Amino acid sequence: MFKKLDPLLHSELRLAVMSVLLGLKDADFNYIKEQTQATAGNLSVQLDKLAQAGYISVEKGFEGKRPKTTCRITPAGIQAFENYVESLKDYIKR
Amino acid sequence: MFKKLDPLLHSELRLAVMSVLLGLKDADFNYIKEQTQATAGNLSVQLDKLAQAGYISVEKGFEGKRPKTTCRITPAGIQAFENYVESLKDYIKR
DNA sequence: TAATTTGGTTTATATTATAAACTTATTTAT
DNA sequence: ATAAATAAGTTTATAATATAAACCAAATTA
Repeated sequence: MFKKLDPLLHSELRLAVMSVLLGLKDADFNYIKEQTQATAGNLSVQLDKLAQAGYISVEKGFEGKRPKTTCRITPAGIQAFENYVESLKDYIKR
Repeated sequence: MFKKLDPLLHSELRLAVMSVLLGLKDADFNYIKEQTQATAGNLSVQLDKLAQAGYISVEKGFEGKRPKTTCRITPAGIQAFENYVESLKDYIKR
């Protein structure tokens, strides 16, 4: 009846991050931070979890002399997101 | 951008409970337990939280000599559910 | 009358989310 | 030149949540 919801995506901030990344080729740490209104600490932790799961890739580089972290959703991430949305329908269909 | 998701509803089991109750006039503890595949302990706790929030009403009575707990979604619960679904759209629109 | 089942509740534990504190390097001001 | 402020994160400590295991009381069955 109710499909299990992927616990990695069933989190307000991680879902928002995925939502931001879905629309874009990539996005840097601070852009995601602004869009999601997250604190840096929380965002850092949640990005790690998404990266561990292989749902996003995280590239740490530099822009000029400043560090710059760029994130990108992976094919596995897109698939997981789609599965999550599909599962959610069991719960919210009227 | 991303509306805050009601933390009471952003829970797999509580959302499933609300989903079950939305379709029905009322439902007893064990019916909800079957539908959601929850353990009794977990269900008991989550029903309490939904009742505390005023999203459901819980009536403890008897059927013959056996205790029987009947739950019903309240108007506030219906409204909260609808708001939750509306907020979710920010996150899952493609 | 002893064991089992029903219908739950309470409590303990594991997991998660979050913010606060911290680190390292870079600018800016003095 | 150096002190203060800012940027870009990370680590750690705490609070909140979810969950299952243990428990309880009454009823039923063996």
